[in-house]
Amino acid sequence: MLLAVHPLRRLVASLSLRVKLSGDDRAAILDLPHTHSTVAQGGLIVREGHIPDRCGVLVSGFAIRQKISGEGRRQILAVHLPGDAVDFQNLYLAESDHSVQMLMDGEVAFVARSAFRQLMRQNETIERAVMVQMLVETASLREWILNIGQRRAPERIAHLLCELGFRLEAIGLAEEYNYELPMTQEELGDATGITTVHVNRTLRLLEEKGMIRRRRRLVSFPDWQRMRELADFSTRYLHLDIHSEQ
Amino acid sequence: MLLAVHPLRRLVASLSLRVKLSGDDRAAILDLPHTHSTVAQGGLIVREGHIPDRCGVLVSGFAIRQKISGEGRRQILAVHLPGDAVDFQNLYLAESDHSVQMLMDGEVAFVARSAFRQLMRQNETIERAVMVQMLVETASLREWILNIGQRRAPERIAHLLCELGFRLEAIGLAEEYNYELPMTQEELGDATGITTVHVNRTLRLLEEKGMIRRRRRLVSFPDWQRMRELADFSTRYLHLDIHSEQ
DNA sequence: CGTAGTGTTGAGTCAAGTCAATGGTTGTGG
DNA sequence: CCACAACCATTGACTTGACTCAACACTACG
Repeated sequence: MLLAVHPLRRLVASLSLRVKLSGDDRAAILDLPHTHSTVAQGGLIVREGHIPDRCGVLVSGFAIRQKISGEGRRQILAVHLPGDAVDFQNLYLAESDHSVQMLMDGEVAFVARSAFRQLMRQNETIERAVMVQMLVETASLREWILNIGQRRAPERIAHLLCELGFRLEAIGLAEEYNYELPMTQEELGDATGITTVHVNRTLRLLEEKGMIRRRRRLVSFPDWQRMRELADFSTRYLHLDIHSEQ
Repeated sequence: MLLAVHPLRRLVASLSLRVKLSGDDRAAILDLPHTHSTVAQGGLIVREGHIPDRCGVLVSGFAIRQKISGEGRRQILAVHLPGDAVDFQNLYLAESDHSVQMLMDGEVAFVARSAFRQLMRQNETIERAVMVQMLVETASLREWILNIGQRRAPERIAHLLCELGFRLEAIGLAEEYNYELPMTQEELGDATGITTVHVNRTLRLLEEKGMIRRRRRLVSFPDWQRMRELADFSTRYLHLDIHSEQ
Protein backbone atom coordinates (compact mmCIF):
# COMPACT_ATOMS: atom_id res chain seq x y z
CA MET A 1 0.00 0.00 0.00
CA LEU A 2 2.35 2.67 -1.27
CA LEU A 3 1.31 6.25 -0.64
CA ALA A 4 -2.03 5.47 0.93
CA VAL A 5 -2.47 9.22 1.16
CA HIS A 6 -0.65 11.63 -1.10
CA PRO A 7 1.57 13.93 0.98
CA LEU A 8 0.32 17.02 -0.81
CA ARG A 9 -3.37 16.17 -0.54
CA ARG A 10 -3.84 18.35 2.51
CA LEU A 11 -2.18 21.25 0.72
CA VAL A 12 -4.71 20.94 -2.07
CA ALA A 13 -7.51 20.86 0.49
CA SER A 14 -6.08 23.86 2.28
CA LEU A 15 -5.78 25.93 -0.90
CA SER A 16 -9.29 24.86 -1.91
CA LEU A 17 -10.72 26.48 1.19
CA ARG A 18 -10.39 29.88 -0.40
CA VAL A 19 -9.96 29.38 -4.15
CA LYS A 20 -11.88 26.87 -6.24
CA LEU A 21 -9.48 24.46 -7.92
CA SER A 22 -10.37 22.38 -10.97
CA GLY A 23 -9.39 18.73 -11.30
CA ASP A 24 -6.48 19.77 -13.49
CA ASP A 25 -5.36 22.33 -10.96
CA ARG A 26 -5.41 19.73 -8.21
CA ALA A 27 -3.53 17.25 -10.34
CA ALA A 28 -0.91 19.83 -11.19
CA ILE A 29 -0.25 20.47 -7.51
CA LEU A 30 -0.12 16.78 -6.67
CA ASP A 31 2.31 16.30 -9.56
CA LEU A 32 4.81 18.74 -8.05
CA PRO A 33 8.08 16.92 -7.49
CA HIS A 34 8.71 16.63 -3.79
CA THR A 35 10.51 14.76 -1.07
CA HIS A 36 8.82 13.54 2.06
CA SER A 37 10.36 13.09 5.48
CA THR A 38 9.61 13.06 9.15
CA VAL A 39 10.81 15.90 11.33
CA ALA A 40 11.18 15.55 15.08
CA GLN A 41 9.70 17.91 17.63
CA GLY A 42 11.79 21.04 17.76
CA GLY A 43 13.12 20.48 14.25
CA LEU A 44 13.39 23.58 12.07
CA ILE A 45 11.68 23.61 8.68
CA VAL A 46 12.66 27.20 7.95
CA ARG A 47 15.81 28.70 9.45
CA GLU A 48 16.46 32.37 10.05
CA GLY A 49 19.37 33.58 7.96
CA HIS A 50 19.20 30.69 5.56
CA ILE A 51 18.49 30.89 1.88
CA PRO A 52 15.25 29.08 1.27
CA ASP A 53 15.44 27.00 -1.91
CA ARG A 54 12.59 24.68 -1.06
CA CYS A 55 9.16 25.11 0.38
CA GLY A 56 7.98 22.85 3.20
CA VAL A 57 4.41 21.62 3.36
CA LEU A 58 3.08 20.25 6.64
CA VAL A 59 1.69 16.77 6.10
CA SER A 60 1.05 15.91 9.74
CA GLY A 61 1.86 17.60 13.03
CA PHE A 62 1.81 21.26 13.96
CA ALA A 63 4.47 23.92 13.61
CA ILE A 64 5.07 27.46 14.77
CA ARG A 65 6.53 30.48 13.06
CA GLN A 66 8.82 32.36 15.44
CA LYS A 67 11.29 35.14 15.80
CA ILE A 68 13.95 35.61 18.46
CA SER A 69 14.85 39.03 19.86
CA GLY A 70 18.38 40.20 20.54
CA GLU A 71 17.91 39.38 24.22
CA GLY A 72 16.96 35.86 23.29
CA ARG A 73 13.26 36.20 23.91
CA ARG A 74 11.11 34.13 21.60
CA GLN A 75 7.97 35.48 19.97
CA ILE A 76 5.63 33.04 18.27
CA LEU A 77 4.05 34.64 15.22
CA ALA A 78 1.71 31.98 13.91
CA VAL A 79 0.68 28.37 14.33
CA HIS A 80 0.66 26.13 11.28
CA LEU A 81 -1.63 23.18 10.79
CA PRO A 82 -1.39 20.16 8.50
CA GLY A 83 -1.78 21.24 4.88
CA ASP A 84 -0.10 24.60 5.40
CA ALA A 85 2.78 25.49 3.14
CA VAL A 86 5.16 27.12 5.57
CA ASP A 87 7.43 28.84 3.12
CA PHE A 88 5.30 31.03 0.94
CA GLN A 89 6.66 33.91 3.00
CA ASN A 90 10.09 33.37 1.53
CA LEU A 91 9.15 32.47 -2.02
CA TYR A 92 10.54 35.74 -3.36
CA LEU A 93 13.02 36.74 -0.67
CA ALA A 94 16.73 36.05 -0.55
CA GLU A 95 17.06 35.19 3.11
CA SER A 96 14.61 34.17 5.79
CA ASP A 97 14.21 36.63 8.67
CA HIS A 98 12.57 34.10 11.00
CA SER A 99 12.14 30.40 11.48
CA VAL A 100 9.51 27.68 11.54
CA GLN A 101 9.74 24.91 14.09
CA MET A 102 7.84 21.66 14.62
CA LEU A 103 5.72 21.60 17.77
CA MET A 104 5.76 17.79 17.73
CA ASP A 105 7.05 14.97 15.60
CA GLY A 106 5.49 15.22 12.16
CA GLU A 107 5.86 14.74 8.44
CA VAL A 108 6.86 17.43 6.01
CA ALA A 109 6.92 17.38 2.22
CA PHE A 110 9.44 19.60 0.48
CA VAL A 111 8.86 21.15 -2.93
CA ALA A 112 11.58 23.03 -4.80
CA ARG A 113 10.91 26.75 -4.72
CA SER A 114 11.57 27.00 -8.44
CA ALA A 115 8.98 24.31 -9.18
CA PHE A 116 6.42 26.21 -7.17
CA ARG A 117 7.12 29.47 -8.92
CA GLN A 118 7.07 27.82 -12.32
CA LEU A 119 3.70 26.24 -11.65
CA MET A 120 2.37 29.58 -10.47
CA ARG A 121 3.39 31.24 -13.71
CA GLN A 122 1.84 28.43 -15.75
CA ASN A 123 -1.44 28.25 -13.92
CA GLU A 124 -3.21 31.44 -13.04
CA THR A 125 -5.68 29.81 -10.66
CA ILE A 126 -2.92 28.21 -8.66
CA GLU A 127 -1.03 31.46 -8.64
CA ARG A 128 -4.10 33.15 -7.22
CA ALA A 129 -4.59 30.40 -4.66
CA VAL A 130 -1.01 30.77 -3.44
CA MET A 131 -1.26 34.55 -3.35
CA VAL A 132 -4.49 34.37 -1.38
CA GLN A 133 -2.87 31.99 1.07
CA MET A 134 0.08 34.32 1.48
CA LEU A 135 -2.16 37.32 2.03
CA VAL A 136 -4.32 35.48 4.54
CA GLU A 137 -1.18 34.64 6.49
CA THR A 138 -0.39 38.32 6.48
CA ALA A 139 -3.92 39.16 7.59
CA SER A 140 -3.45 36.76 10.48
CA LEU A 141 -0.29 38.57 11.49
CA ARG A 142 -2.26 41.82 11.57
CA GLU A 143 -4.87 40.29 13.86
CA TRP A 144 -2.06 38.84 15.97
CA ILE A 145 -0.66 42.35 16.43
CA LEU A 146 -4.07 43.70 17.40
CA ASN A 147 -4.41 40.86 19.86
CA ILE A 148 -1.08 41.45 21.57
CA GLY A 149 -1.18 45.21 21.33
CA GLN A 150 -4.69 45.97 22.52
CA ARG A 151 -6.18 43.10 24.48
CA ARG A 152 -5.76 42.00 28.11
CA ALA A 153 -4.38 38.61 28.98
CA PRO A 154 -7.73 36.76 29.22
CA GLU A 155 -8.98 38.08 25.90
CA ARG A 156 -5.61 37.48 24.31
CA ILE A 157 -5.47 33.83 25.32
CA ALA A 158 -9.13 33.39 24.47
CA HIS A 159 -8.55 34.83 21.00
CA LEU A 160 -5.72 32.43 20.32
CA LEU A 161 -7.84 29.50 21.49
CA CYS A 162 -10.68 30.64 19.22
CA GLU A 163 -8.41 31.00 16.21
CA LEU A 164 -7.06 27.51 16.70
CA GLY A 165 -10.51 26.05 17.22
CA PHE A 166 -11.92 27.73 14.18
CA ARG A 167 -9.06 26.79 11.89
CA LEU A 168 -8.95 23.20 13.11
CA GLU A 169 -12.69 22.96 12.56
CA ALA A 170 -12.26 24.29 9.02
CA ILE A 171 -9.86 21.51 8.10
CA GLY A 172 -11.78 18.83 9.97
CA LEU A 173 -9.39 18.37 12.88
CA ALA A 174 -11.74 19.57 15.62
CA GLU A 175 -15.19 18.47 16.67
CA GLU A 176 -17.54 21.22 17.79
CA TYR A 177 -14.46 23.38 18.18
CA ASN A 178 -13.03 21.00 20.75
CA TYR A 179 -9.44 20.00 20.20
CA GLU A 180 -6.23 18.98 21.80
CA LEU A 181 -4.13 22.05 22.34
CA PRO A 182 -0.85 21.46 20.53
CA MET A 183 1.09 23.91 22.69
CA THR A 184 2.49 24.06 26.20
CA GLN A 185 1.58 26.97 28.45
CA GLU A 186 5.04 28.37 27.86
CA GLU A 187 4.36 28.38 24.13
CA LEU A 188 0.97 29.99 24.66
CA GLY A 189 2.84 32.68 26.54
CA ASP A 190 5.41 33.19 23.81
CA ALA A 191 2.57 33.50 21.33
CA THR A 192 0.68 36.11 23.31
CA GLY A 193 3.46 38.05 25.02
CA ILE A 194 2.52 36.80 28.48
CA THR A 195 4.65 34.95 31.03
CA THR A 196 4.07 31.25 31.64
CA VAL A 197 2.89 31.84 35.18
CA HIS A 198 0.34 34.37 34.05
CA VAL A 199 -0.87 32.10 31.24
CA ASN A 200 -1.55 29.46 33.86
CA ARG A 201 -3.55 31.82 36.04
CA THR A 202 -5.41 33.17 33.02
CA LEU A 203 -6.42 29.71 31.86
CA ARG A 204 -7.72 29.00 35.34
CA LEU A 205 -9.68 32.24 35.24
CA LEU A 206 -11.21 31.36 31.88
CA GLU A 207 -12.16 27.99 33.27
CA GLU A 208 -13.68 29.49 36.42
CA LYS A 209 -15.71 31.83 34.27
CA GLY A 210 -17.02 28.81 32.39
CA MET A 211 -15.52 29.93 29.08
CA ILE A 212 -13.38 26.84 28.61
CA ARG A 213 -13.14 23.36 30.04
CA ARG A 214 -9.88 21.43 30.20
CA ARG A 215 -8.78 17.85 30.62
CA ARG A 216 -5.11 17.44 30.01
CA ARG A 217 -4.42 19.45 26.86
CA LEU A 218 -7.94 18.92 25.62
CA VAL A 219 -9.93 22.15 25.49
CA SER A 220 -13.65 22.48 24.95
CA PHE A 221 -16.00 25.42 24.96
CA PRO A 222 -19.28 25.07 26.85
CA ASP A 223 -20.60 28.12 25.00
CA TRP A 224 -18.68 28.82 21.82
CA GLN A 225 -20.62 32.00 21.05
CA ARG A 226 -19.92 33.54 24.45
CA MET A 227 -16.29 32.53 24.09
CA ARG A 228 -16.09 34.26 20.71
CA GLU A 229 -17.59 37.41 22.17
CA LEU A 230 -15.21 37.45 25.08
CA ALA A 231 -12.29 36.93 22.73
CA ASP A 232 -13.53 39.59 20.31
CA PHE A 233 -12.99 36.92 17.67
CA SER A 234 -14.17 37.83 14.19
CA THR A 235 -13.42 35.50 11.32
CA ARG A 236 -13.12 38.24 8.75
CA TYR A 237 -9.34 38.21 8.84
CA LEU A 238 -9.29 34.54 7.89
CA HIS A 239 -11.09 35.31 4.63
CA LEU A 240 -12.81 31.95 4.64
CA ASP A 241 -16.37 32.94 3.76
CA ILE A 242 -16.35 32.57 0.03
CA HIS A 243 -14.63 31.18 -3.00
CA SER A 244 -13.51 34.52 -4.35
CA GLU A 245 -13.75 34.21 -8.10
CA GLN A 246 -11.80 37.27 -9.14
CA MET B 1 4.19 73.22 -15.52
CA LEU B 2 1.98 70.18 -15.69
CA LEU B 3 3.18 67.11 -13.83
CA ALA B 4 6.56 68.46 -12.89
CA VAL B 5 7.05 65.13 -11.14
CA HIS B 6 5.28 61.99 -12.23
CA PRO B 7 3.01 60.78 -9.40
CA LEU B 8 4.29 57.22 -9.70
CA ARG B 9 7.97 58.13 -9.75
CA ARG B 10 8.38 57.43 -6.06
CA LEU B 11 6.74 54.04 -6.48
CA VAL B 12 9.34 53.16 -9.10
CA ALA B 13 12.08 54.33 -6.76
CA SER B 14 10.62 52.35 -3.89
CA LEU B 15 10.36 49.13 -5.90
CA SER B 16 13.88 49.68 -7.21
CA LEU B 17 15.25 49.53 -3.69
CA ARG B 18 14.94 45.77 -3.70
CA VAL B 19 14.56 44.64 -7.31
CA LYS B 20 16.53 46.05 -10.23
CA LEU B 21 14.18 47.52 -12.82
CA SER B 22 15.12 48.13 -16.45
CA GLY B 23 14.18 51.28 -18.30
CA ASP B 24 11.28 49.40 -19.90
CA ASP B 25 10.11 48.15 -16.54
CA ARG B 26 10.13 51.66 -15.16
CA ALA B 27 8.30 53.02 -18.17
CA ALA B 28 5.68 50.30 -17.90
CA ILE B 29 4.97 51.28 -14.31
CA LEU B 30 4.85 54.97 -15.11
CA ASP B 31 2.45 54.17 -17.96
CA LEU B 32 -0.07 52.59 -15.62
CA PRO B 33 -3.36 54.48 -15.94
CA HIS B 34 -4.04 56.29 -12.71
CA THR B 35 -5.89 59.12 -11.07
CA HIS B 36 -4.25 61.55 -8.72
CA SER B 37 -5.85 63.41 -5.85
CA THR B 38 -5.16 65.00 -2.53
CA VAL B 39 -6.42 63.33 0.63
CA ALA B 40 -6.85 65.24 3.87
CA GLN B 41 -5.41 64.21 7.21
CA GLY B 42 -7.53 61.40 8.60
CA GLY B 43 -8.81 60.42 5.18
CA LEU B 44 -9.04 56.70 4.51
CA ILE B 45 -7.27 55.23 1.48
CA VAL B 46 -8.25 51.66 2.31
CA ARG B 47 -11.44 50.92 4.26
CA GLU B 48 -12.11 47.85 6.34
CA GLY B 49 -14.98 45.86 4.92
CA HIS B 50 -14.78 47.47 1.53
CA ILE B 51 -14.02 45.72 -1.71
CA PRO B 52 -10.75 47.11 -2.95
CA ASP B 53 -10.85 47.67 -6.72
CA ARG B 54 -8.02 50.14 -6.90
CA CYS B 55 -4.61 50.37 -5.36
CA GLY B 56 -3.46 53.60 -3.74
CA VAL B 57 0.11 54.81 -4.06
CA LEU B 58 1.37 57.44 -1.65
CA VAL B 59 2.79 60.37 -3.59
CA SER B 60 3.37 62.68 -0.65
CA GLY B 61 2.51 62.54 3.03
CA PHE B 62 2.51 59.63 5.44
CA ALA B 63 -0.14 57.07 6.20
CA ILE B 64 -0.79 54.34 8.74
CA ARG B 65 -2.24 50.88 8.44
CA GLN B 66 -4.57 50.18 11.34
CA LYS B 67 -7.08 47.80 12.80
CA ILE B 68 -9.78 48.49 15.38
CA SER B 69 -10.71 46.00 18.08
CA GLY B 70 -14.26 45.21 19.12
CA GLU B 71 -13.85 47.50 22.13
CA GLY B 72 -12.86 50.31 19.81
CA ARG B 73 -9.17 50.27 20.57
CA ARG B 74 -6.98 51.19 17.65
CA GLN B 75 -3.82 49.30 16.79
CA ILE B 76 -1.44 50.79 14.26
CA LEU B 77 0.20 48.05 12.19
CA ALA B 78 2.57 49.90 9.93
CA VAL B 79 3.61 53.34 8.80
CA HIS B 80 3.70 54.07 5.09
CA LEU B 81 6.00 56.55 3.44
CA PRO B 82 5.82 58.32 0.08
CA GLY B 83 6.27 55.80 -2.72
CA ASP B 84 4.56 52.98 -0.87
CA ALA B 85 1.72 51.20 -2.59
CA VAL B 86 -0.70 50.74 0.26
CA ASP B 87 -2.96 48.13 -1.27
CA PHE B 88 -0.77 45.24 -2.29
CA GLN B 89 -2.19 43.50 0.77
CA ASN B 90 -5.60 43.37 -0.85
CA LEU B 91 -4.60 42.68 -4.43
CA TYR B 92 -5.97 39.14 -4.28
CA LEU B 93 -8.50 39.37 -1.46
CA ALA B 94 -12.21 40.03 -1.72
CA GLU B 95 -12.60 42.36 1.24
CA SER B 96 -10.21 44.43 3.28
CA ASP B 97 -9.86 43.44 6.93
CA HIS B 98 -8.25 46.69 7.99
CA SER B 99 -7.81 50.27 6.86
CA VAL B 100 -5.17 52.76 5.83
CA GLN B 101 -5.43 56.35 6.95
CA MET B 102 -3.53 59.52 6.10
CA LEU B 103 -1.46 60.92 8.96
CA MET B 104 -1.47 64.35 7.31
CA ASP B 105 -2.72 66.00 4.17
CA GLY B 106 -1.09 64.33 1.20
CA GLU B 107 -1.38 63.19 -2.39
CA VAL B 108 -2.38 59.73 -3.48
CA ALA B 109 -2.36 58.15 -6.94
CA PHE B 110 -4.87 55.39 -7.61
CA VAL B 111 -4.24 52.56 -10.04
CA ALA B 112 -6.93 50.05 -10.97
CA ARG B 113 -6.28 46.72 -9.29
CA SER B 114 -6.89 44.92 -12.59
CA ALA B 115 -4.26 47.04 -14.34
CA PHE B 116 -1.74 46.18 -11.68
CA ARG B 117 -2.42 42.50 -11.89
CA GLN B 118 -2.32 42.55 -15.67
CA LEU B 119 1.04 44.28 -15.68
CA MET B 120 2.35 41.76 -13.18
CA ARG B 121 1.37 38.88 -15.44
CA GLN B 122 2.97 40.57 -18.44
CA ASN B 123 6.22 41.52 -16.81
CA GLU B 124 7.97 39.01 -14.61
CA THR B 125 10.40 41.50 -13.11
CA ILE B 126 7.61 43.79 -12.04
CA GLU B 127 5.71 40.84 -10.67
CA ARG B 128 8.75 39.92 -8.60
CA ALA B 129 9.20 43.49 -7.44
CA VAL B 130 5.62 43.66 -6.24
CA MET B 131 5.84 40.27 -4.56
CA VAL B 132 9.03 41.28 -2.80
CA GLN B 133 7.38 44.48 -1.62
CA MET B 134 4.41 42.51 -0.31
CA LEU B 135 6.62 40.05 1.51
CA VAL B 136 8.75 42.79 3.04
CA GLU B 137 5.59 44.37 4.39
CA THR B 138 4.78 41.02 5.93
CA ALA B 139 8.28 40.74 7.36
CA SER B 140 7.77 44.14 8.95
CA LEU B 141 4.58 42.91 10.57
CA ARG B 142 6.53 40.02 12.06
CA GLU B 143 9.11 42.37 13.54
CA TRP B 144 6.27 44.58 14.77
CA ILE B 145 4.84 41.59 16.65
CA LEU B 146 8.22 40.79 18.17
CA ASN B 147 8.53 44.41 19.19
CA ILE B 148 5.17 44.60 20.94
CA GLY B 149 5.25 41.09 22.33
CA GLN B 150 8.75 40.91 23.77
CA ARG B 151 10.21 44.35 24.35
CA ARG B 152 9.70 46.87 27.16
CA ALA B 153 8.32 50.31 26.49
CA PRO B 154 11.69 52.10 25.98
CA GLU B 155 13.01 49.48 23.56
CA ARG B 156 9.67 49.35 21.80
CA ILE B 157 9.52 53.08 21.17
CA ALA B 158 13.20 53.13 20.28
CA HIS B 159 12.68 50.36 17.74
CA LEU B 160 9.88 52.24 16.04
CA LEU B 161 12.00 55.39 15.91
CA CYS B 162 14.86 53.39 14.39
CA GLU B 163 12.66 51.79 11.78
CA LEU B 164 11.30 55.15 10.71
CA GLY B 165 14.77 56.69 10.63
CA PHE B 166 16.21 53.89 8.60
CA ARG B 167 13.39 53.76 6.07
CA LEU B 168 13.29 57.53 5.68
CA GLU B 169 17.04 57.54 5.14
CA ALA B 170 16.67 54.82 2.49
CA ILE B 171 14.28 56.95 0.43
CA GLY B 172 16.18 60.17 1.02
CA LEU B 173 13.75 61.82 3.42
CA ALA B 174 16.06 61.89 6.44
CA GLU B 175 19.50 63.33 7.00
CA GLU B 176 21.79 61.33 9.22
CA TYR B 177 18.70 59.52 10.43
CA ASN B 178 17.24 62.76 11.73
CA TYR B 179 13.67 63.43 10.74
CA GLU B 180 10.42 65.02 11.68
CA LEU B 181 8.31 62.47 13.44
CA PRO B 182 5.06 62.22 11.49
CA MET B 183 3.06 60.94 14.46
CA THR B 184 1.60 62.30 17.67
CA GLN B 185 2.46 60.63 20.96
CA GLU B 186 -0.99 59.09 20.97
CA GLU B 187 -0.25 57.51 17.60
CA LEU B 188 3.12 56.28 18.82
CA GLY B 189 1.20 54.64 21.64
CA ASP B 190 -1.32 53.00 19.35
CA ALA B 191 1.55 51.68 17.26
CA THR B 192 3.39 50.16 20.20
CA GLY B 193 0.57 49.13 22.51
CA ILE B 194 1.46 51.75 25.13
CA THR B 195 -0.70 54.51 26.59
CA THR B 196 -0.12 58.12 25.61
CA VAL B 197 1.02 59.08 29.08
CA HIS B 198 3.57 56.30 29.17
CA VAL B 199 4.83 57.17 25.70
CA ASN B 200 5.49 60.66 26.97
CA ARG B 201 7.44 59.44 29.98
CA THR B 202 9.32 56.94 27.85
CA LEU B 203 10.39 59.59 25.35
CA ARG B 204 11.61 61.71 28.23
CA LEU B 205 13.56 58.73 29.55
CA LEU B 206 15.16 58.10 26.15
CA GLU B 207 16.10 61.75 26.01
CA GLU B 208 17.55 61.74 29.52
CA LYS B 209 19.62 58.70 28.60
CA GLY B 210 20.97 60.64 25.64
CA MET B 211 19.54 58.23 23.09
CA ILE B 212 17.44 60.82 21.32
CA ARG B 213 17.19 64.56 21.13
CA ARG B 214 13.93 66.37 20.40
CA ARG B 215 12.87 69.79 19.23
CA ARG B 216 9.20 69.89 18.45
CA ARG B 217 8.55 66.74 16.44
CA LEU B 218 12.08 66.69 15.16
CA VAL B 219 14.05 63.72 16.45
CA SER B 220 17.77 63.20 16.17
CA PHE B 221 20.11 60.55 17.47
CA PRO B 222 23.36 61.69 19.09
CA ASP B 223 24.70 58.16 18.73
CA TRP B 224 22.84 56.17 16.11
CA GLN B 225 24.76 52.97 16.81
CA ARG B 226 23.99 53.01 20.52
CA MET B 227 20.38 53.76 19.70
CA ARG B 228 20.21 50.77 17.39
CA GLU B 229 21.68 48.54 20.04
CA LEU B 230 19.26 49.73 22.68
CA ALA B 231 16.38 49.18 20.27
CA ASP B 232 17.67 45.77 19.22
CA PHE B 233 17.18 47.08 15.69
CA SER B 234 18.41 44.77 12.95
CA THR B 235 17.73 45.66 9.34
CA ARG B 236 17.47 42.08 8.17
CA TYR B 237 13.68 42.15 8.17
CA LEU B 238 13.67 45.06 5.77
CA HIS B 239 15.54 42.99 3.17
CA LEU B 240 17.28 46.04 1.80
CA ASP B 241 20.84 44.78 1.45
CA ILE B 242 20.88 43.53 -2.09
CA HIS B 243 19.22 43.50 -5.46
CA SER B 244 18.15 39.88 -5.30
CA GLU B 245 18.39 38.60 -8.83
CA GLN B 246 16.54 35.31 -8.46
C1' DC C 1 -7.96 85.92 22.16
C1' DG C 2 -10.22 81.74 22.63
C1' DT C 3 -10.31 77.00 21.41
C1' DA C 4 -8.81 72.54 20.16
C1' DG C 5 -5.30 69.52 19.80
C1' DT C 6 -1.01 68.07 21.79
C1' DG C 7 2.33 67.44 25.26
C1' DT C 8 3.67 67.16 30.21
C1' DT C 9 3.51 65.98 35.01
C1' DG C 10 1.92 63.97 39.56
C1' DA C 11 -0.43 60.60 42.51
C1' DG C 12 -2.43 56.40 43.14
C1' DT C 13 -3.76 51.69 41.36
C1' DC C 14 -3.51 47.37 39.13
C1' DA C 15 -2.38 43.87 35.75
C1' DA C 16 1.25 41.31 34.88
C1' DG C 17 5.98 40.03 35.98
C1' DT C 18 9.47 37.82 39.05
C1' DC C 19 11.14 34.51 42.16
C1' DA C 20 10.67 30.30 44.28
C1' DA C 21 8.81 26.08 45.53
C1' DT C 22 5.80 22.09 44.84
C1' DG C 23 3.09 18.55 42.18
C1' DG C 24 1.95 15.75 38.35
C1' DT C 25 2.96 13.02 34.22
C1' DT C 26 5.67 10.51 31.06
C1' DG C 27 9.26 7.93 29.63
C1' DT C 28 13.37 5.31 30.29
C1' DG C 29 16.77 2.43 31.78
C1' DG C 30 18.58 -0.47 35.44
C1' DC D 1 8.61 -2.88 38.20
C1' DC D 2 10.55 0.82 40.36
C1' DA D 3 13.34 5.01 40.57
C1' DC D 4 14.87 8.76 38.57
C1' DA D 5 14.94 12.52 35.37
C1' DA D 6 12.87 15.75 32.46
C1' DC D 7 9.30 18.43 31.41
C1' DC D 8 5.19 20.70 32.31
C1' DA D 9 1.59 22.66 35.29
C1' DT D 10 0.34 24.96 39.48
C1' DT D 11 0.41 28.02 43.42
C1' DG D 12 1.98 31.68 46.77
C1' DA D 13 4.33 35.95 48.02
C1' DC D 14 6.16 39.94 46.52
C1' DT D 15 7.52 43.55 43.05
C1' DT D 16 7.08 46.57 39.27
C1' DG D 17 6.12 48.46 34.76
C1' DA D 18 2.51 50.38 32.84
C1' DC D 19 -2.23 52.21 33.32
C1' DT D 20 -5.73 55.50 35.07
C1' DC D 21 -7.36 59.76 36.40
C1' DA D 22 -6.75 64.44 36.63
C1' DA D 23 -4.82 68.72 36.06
C1' DC D 24 -2.16 71.98 33.64
C1' DA D 25 1.00 73.99 29.82
C1' DC D 26 2.09 74.89 25.20
C1' DT D 27 1.21 75.86 20.38
C1' DA D 28 -1.21 76.83 16.23
C1' DC D 29 -4.80 78.79 14.03
C1' DG D 30 -9.00 81.14 12.86
